[in-house]
Amino acid sequence: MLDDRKLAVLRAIVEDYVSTNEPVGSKALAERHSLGVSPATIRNDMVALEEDGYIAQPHTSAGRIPTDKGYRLFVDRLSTVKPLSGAERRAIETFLSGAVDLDEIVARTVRLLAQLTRQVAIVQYPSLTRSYVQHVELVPLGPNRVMMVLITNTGRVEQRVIDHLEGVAEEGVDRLRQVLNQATAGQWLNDVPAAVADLAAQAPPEDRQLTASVLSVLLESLVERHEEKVVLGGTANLARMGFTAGLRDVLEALEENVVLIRLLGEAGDPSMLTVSIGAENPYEGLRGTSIVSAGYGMGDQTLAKLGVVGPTRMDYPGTMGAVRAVARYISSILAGQ
Amino acid sequence: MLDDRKLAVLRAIVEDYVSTNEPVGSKALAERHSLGVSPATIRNDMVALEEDGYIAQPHTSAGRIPTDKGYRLFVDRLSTVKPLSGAERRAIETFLSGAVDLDEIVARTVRLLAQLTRQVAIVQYPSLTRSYVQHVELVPLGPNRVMMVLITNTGRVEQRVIDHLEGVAEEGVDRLRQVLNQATAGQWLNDVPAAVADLAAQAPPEDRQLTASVLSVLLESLVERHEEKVVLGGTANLARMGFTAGLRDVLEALEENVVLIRLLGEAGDPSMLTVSIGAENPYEGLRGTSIVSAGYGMGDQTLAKLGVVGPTRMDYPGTMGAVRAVARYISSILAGQ
DNA sequence: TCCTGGCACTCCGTGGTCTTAAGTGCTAAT
DNA sequence: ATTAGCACTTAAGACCACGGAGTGCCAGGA
Repeated sequence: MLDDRKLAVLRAIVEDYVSTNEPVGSKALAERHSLGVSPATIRNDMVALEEDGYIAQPHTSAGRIPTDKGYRLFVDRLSTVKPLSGAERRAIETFLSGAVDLDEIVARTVRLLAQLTRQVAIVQYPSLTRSYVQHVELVPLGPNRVMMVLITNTGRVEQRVIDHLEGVAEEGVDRLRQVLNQATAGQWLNDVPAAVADLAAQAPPEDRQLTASVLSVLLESLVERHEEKVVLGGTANLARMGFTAGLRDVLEALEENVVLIRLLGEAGDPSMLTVSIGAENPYEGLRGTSIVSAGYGMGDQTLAKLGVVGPTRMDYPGTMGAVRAVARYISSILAGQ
Repeated sequence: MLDDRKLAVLRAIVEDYVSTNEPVGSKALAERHSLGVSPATIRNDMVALEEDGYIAQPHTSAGRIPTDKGYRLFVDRLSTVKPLSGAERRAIETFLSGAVDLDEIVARTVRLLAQLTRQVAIVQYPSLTRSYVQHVELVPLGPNRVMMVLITNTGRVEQRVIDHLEGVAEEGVDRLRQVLNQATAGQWLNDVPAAVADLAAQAPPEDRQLTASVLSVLLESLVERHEEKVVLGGTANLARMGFTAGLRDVLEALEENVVLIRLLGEAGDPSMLTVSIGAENPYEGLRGTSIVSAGYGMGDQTLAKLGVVGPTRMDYPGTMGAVRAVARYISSILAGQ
């Protein structure tokens, strides 16, 4: 049904349409690509492709443009991820070297991705649930306030203030800190609740109130922050890519962290690329956009995802190459430090 | 030169243009506002206003629109800040109550401002330099790594990892922690460098390397983070307000933190409003925008600024009211907790 | 059986002309 | 100092004609 030449035609249509942003006709196609056949033949193939829903024409007597289904086929079978150029590789290194903490790594990554792909970049913070406790610190802030700082092996820090305590004793805090670290250090965050379950009961009476308060805040910070943090960059690029209509909706969707996280999708293997095209993604406002995302992490463990969102009419091979390269590089940095 | 009626005409022009987004002509003006004179008279006043540069016409035979200078006069002399409605006040309270830490306060504030003004909101994190040290914590992360956490009275937390140390001893860290807190607790961040100047020299030989490393990182974190953190929200609103052209430039400018901070301007008294109109602000891409900003802080001390950016053609009284109200409310929250 | 050249048809975009509506500036009268 | 009246300007919309790009289809050729 779809012989090789039809596929070649589809590929050519996608490539031309992506670069010119105009419906592509049979004649132009025959000229620009060496398909070895006449425009008339191409036209015949086109009607076949159109019947199968891979391409469409905006109106009679216009050229064809790929449909979501067409892009899907292109991505799955007709294209290969384009490796980055040397200059681009160097750009990644210079851009990301010298980042001191996790915040800065994430911030730079988002800029880098946006610049590399000239699209909107999204980077998710490494997930809490996939990491383990490095250290829990308690800091007395005053007679009835204590600050809890949770540090994970991925370098992430969560802080909370516990308020309305009565009579916080320096020694009580010291005791609790020790007990807490003994119980949780090295534990996966998932396992922390179980690990601290009976600490409150075991605590000496004078520490009981403090212990209970701190534990409840600790547990809360584990659950609540499951709504994870995401950073966005390169929105200015939206304006470039003929996004005049519906831009409002896109911007709106991009402001919702929940949406962004769902867009990045379920975590797969690190550096495995996911592409979601047009209406495949679940949000109204993003009907005209595609998302290319990849996981990153430490070693073979996926901690979070990153990606870009651009128009369905995007340079998939190039974008996929950039996303994959950045994900890999970040993973190597995280593993290294 | 500018009698009362001419001012009234200017005010009417600004108000009409802001609400309709179309050049306003003499006839419409005479109908919609009860100025008590005929269109012809208004026309005469208009040429006077135009000669003085307060209004302009896009082309012959079009209505007039205010110039930057016209808006400036309007803001300075012809308008009063509009207090919020009861519903809006309630919205502020419900929106901001229940924020647990500084991050959340800032995040919610930015959303609130964007929603209230239907424009782009900017909120700056409370400045480091205006606060004092609450506590410095050191956490050994491994044989040659230590994490430093700096906590300020405004609830802000800065963390840094110090790497490539050799042979970190638990007791050394304990000693340094104690010394450090003794020297810095309660100090203004500005004064910290002086306060720790000779700690390294005084340290026992075995702690010297550690002390020096930690101090250098501490000082660095004070200086470097002077490029302060800013949060942005409501960019989707850009699309609504006829910003089709130049939107690219605006988005680009808004992505640069440095730009945002400079836009917010120098800190004045808390809750003092600053308005920067059109070409008054220093950035090319923001020629068509105005910025309304105010300081906020604890008591009468300004810790940071917040504001909104919208088209020069904006509802100044309403926007100013919202910005002022939010700034005050945040200040009261910060002072209270 | 598959490819190709030719041809009639469709539709969009462009540019021209015309008309209308809104608004101005000027002048003369109040 | 204000107003009414009038001639003038301009943008925006409607309409039309036309050229170009592209299509679908058919008949002839490898």
